[in-house]
Amino acid sequence: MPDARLVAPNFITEIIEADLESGRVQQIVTRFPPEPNGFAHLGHTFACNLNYSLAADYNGVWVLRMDDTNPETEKLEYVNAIVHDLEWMGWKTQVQFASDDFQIMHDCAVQLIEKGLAYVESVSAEEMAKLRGTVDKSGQSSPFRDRSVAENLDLFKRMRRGEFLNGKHLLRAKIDLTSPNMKLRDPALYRILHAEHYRQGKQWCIYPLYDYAQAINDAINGVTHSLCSLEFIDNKAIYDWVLEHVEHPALKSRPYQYEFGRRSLEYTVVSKRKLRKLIESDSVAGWDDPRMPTIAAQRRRGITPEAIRSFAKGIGVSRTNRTVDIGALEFAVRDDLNTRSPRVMAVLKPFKVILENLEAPQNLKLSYYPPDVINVSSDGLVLHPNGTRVPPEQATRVVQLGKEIFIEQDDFLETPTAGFKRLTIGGKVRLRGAGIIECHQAIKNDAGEILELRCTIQPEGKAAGVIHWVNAQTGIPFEARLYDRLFTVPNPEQEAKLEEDDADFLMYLNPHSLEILKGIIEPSILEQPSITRYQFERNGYFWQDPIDSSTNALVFNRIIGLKDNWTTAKPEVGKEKNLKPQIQHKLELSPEEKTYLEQLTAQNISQAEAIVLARDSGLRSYLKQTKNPQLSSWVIQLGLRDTTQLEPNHLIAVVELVLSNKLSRNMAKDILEEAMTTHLNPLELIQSRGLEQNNDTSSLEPIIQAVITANPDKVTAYKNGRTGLIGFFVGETIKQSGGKANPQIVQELIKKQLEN
RNA sequence: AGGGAAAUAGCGUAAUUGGUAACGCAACAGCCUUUGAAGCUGCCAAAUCUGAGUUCGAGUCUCAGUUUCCCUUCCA
Repeated sequence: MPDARLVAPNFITEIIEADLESGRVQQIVTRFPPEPNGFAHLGHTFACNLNYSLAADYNGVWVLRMDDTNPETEKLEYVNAIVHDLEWMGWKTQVQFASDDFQIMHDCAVQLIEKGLAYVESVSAEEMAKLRGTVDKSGQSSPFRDRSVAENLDLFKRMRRGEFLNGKHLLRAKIDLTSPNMKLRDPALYRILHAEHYRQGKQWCIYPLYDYAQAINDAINGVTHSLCSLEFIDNKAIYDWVLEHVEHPALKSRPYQYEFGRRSLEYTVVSKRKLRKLIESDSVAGWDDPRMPTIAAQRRRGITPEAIRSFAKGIGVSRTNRTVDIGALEFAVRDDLNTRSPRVMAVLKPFKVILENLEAPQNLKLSYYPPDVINVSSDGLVLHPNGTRVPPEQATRVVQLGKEIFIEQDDFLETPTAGFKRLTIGGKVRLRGAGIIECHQAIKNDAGEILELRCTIQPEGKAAGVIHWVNAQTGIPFEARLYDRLFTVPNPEQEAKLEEDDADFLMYLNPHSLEILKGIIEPSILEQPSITRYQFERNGYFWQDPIDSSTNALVFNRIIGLKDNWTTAKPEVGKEKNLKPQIQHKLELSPEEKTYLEQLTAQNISQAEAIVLARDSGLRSYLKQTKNPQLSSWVIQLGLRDTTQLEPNHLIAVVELVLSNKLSRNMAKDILEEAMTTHLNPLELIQSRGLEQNNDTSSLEPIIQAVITANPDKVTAYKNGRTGLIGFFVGETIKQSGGKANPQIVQELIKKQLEN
């Protein structure tokens, strides 16, 4: 494994490592199976990144497979877009197509029919839904469930030949109509659909459904670990069923499905339906509108694949659906851009300033990067707009200062507020890279609006702050598109659900998600590649819109603003945890169980244990045979139901050793568990291994002493009140004693030691 | 007569598998600063969903409960 892993350890890497170690697989194969019926978005990058990175981390193979089993919605256009987007993300591979394996899937279906495991259903869809039952009512079979194999074979052949209309028949797996898992109530395998497939043309008029296709395709692709989101967890049963009952030389692996929690992002929606609605309602300009969560949109906005990958990596993976703070994305984007974006000056809301004492224009040589960026560079070099890495002194451009300049409207206040660090009348401020200016007059029109500021400039001096500027003569006008969050609330979908009637998520659209400004920018940018991502100092990160911008009509997208600790409104007070009163409900026991419960508690057995015993006759009878109710916790924890697992005498004897301080409790548990699997005499095990507990203070003390002297920092921490560390000391001592030390004695000794 | 999954600082993820509750983001403070950015330093915050049990010791094991999410497409 490479030194820097792409995926932090998680529950999936744990499984993979176990499988690799046990030899279940030699090399892992993961896969990402998008359906080509829409554009890839941030949600996809999370899943794809996981699969890709896992394969990379474990030297495995990553497969990209188009899950194109539904000809009605899928298009070549989407295939191309998805592949293009994923390649842009840095995930490149030979693309596989589910539809290329239709023949294999068909043959396997025939096999299932032959085995009597699939049948042709012929009731209507509505009827079938009725027969399926509900979550708490079991399903019923239709009259067609018991058709003969021959008849099923014939019907399926005719389905394939195109003899029937859409929906007339359906191939179903014969599993279990009464299963509490709805997915297992004879799921559909194949449907009739007279539609042209974008890839297979009119070759097929029957198409496999998701559950069936997914399992077979994964096996064909040699997938070992098939990852999907949580909502498919019930489908796993079909997945396994299919793979257990189908045999075909093309099936290269026995894949297993594992589920991870989805990650949604605050202030966005990703469902295809909702994204389409945004476009149809003209809330955004299209799939690649930079406010959209699609990869195409993020790319157009100027966000880099590195930033998206770092974001995907940063949010990790777990078994819970989670909503991620938008700040996490924003951090990843800024963090990425900070070191790669040359700084230039652009004014978004121009405000005229006359430098009265400036005789002639001056050409200033300004650095593209501030010292901090240079300092954090690993190679001491910085990225020049021309794409090469150069020494910092070479990363400069020339900026002209003239008599007439523009500054940012917000950088001047006639009546300054407290803490204002910019230009005021009579105040001084530094013009970035040019000197100190002092304002002595504001020229107003009749309406009292300020037209321009009259200032004087001096090379050095004290100033309230630093502001950016652009020379009026040489500056170039441009259009600035300032993008902001698309919604006003973090969870527009959830909010919409809370509303009555047909209220929908569109009512939470942020009316200011796009602001268009006419700005002015220093001309140096014209000499550099148009794809350069810049930081406009004090304004944020920008780049030219790849579609709408041209040399004659510059359009810059704001990729993301700078973090602003000055103007941002203080965040709303922390959401309070709603602590609801917890009501303990009476648990339901049969009258018989209740009687047992009473008997057991009468024998001084705790409520929690008594419940277990009352409901488990095996445990109960075993405990009875030990003739000692005090052994209840041993019987329960070891799951002793049968004397063949462990002779009651052995249990009694071992516990006796524990009670007489001759064996530690943990050791006893380990030995008993071992005895249960090996059927060896636990007493002999203890004897032969010399596991008697060490209660001898004098032999324990040196070990304790060693542990204490080896960890002086922890000793002081303990003495400073971190008493939780007692566990560390006890654990270490026991470990070093080979597990034989009496923990109680050890703990007492350590406490005594540490408190002196 | 339902089945399944989950719950750890404001957010996200960890915790040597029963032995120090940690990291990143956010927030806050200080330093630094020719970007109110960045950088550096510090700080706050969890009775690990609740209650009980076992244990010298529980985020981790057992039991009971609570809350949230998923499943009744011939979509995926």
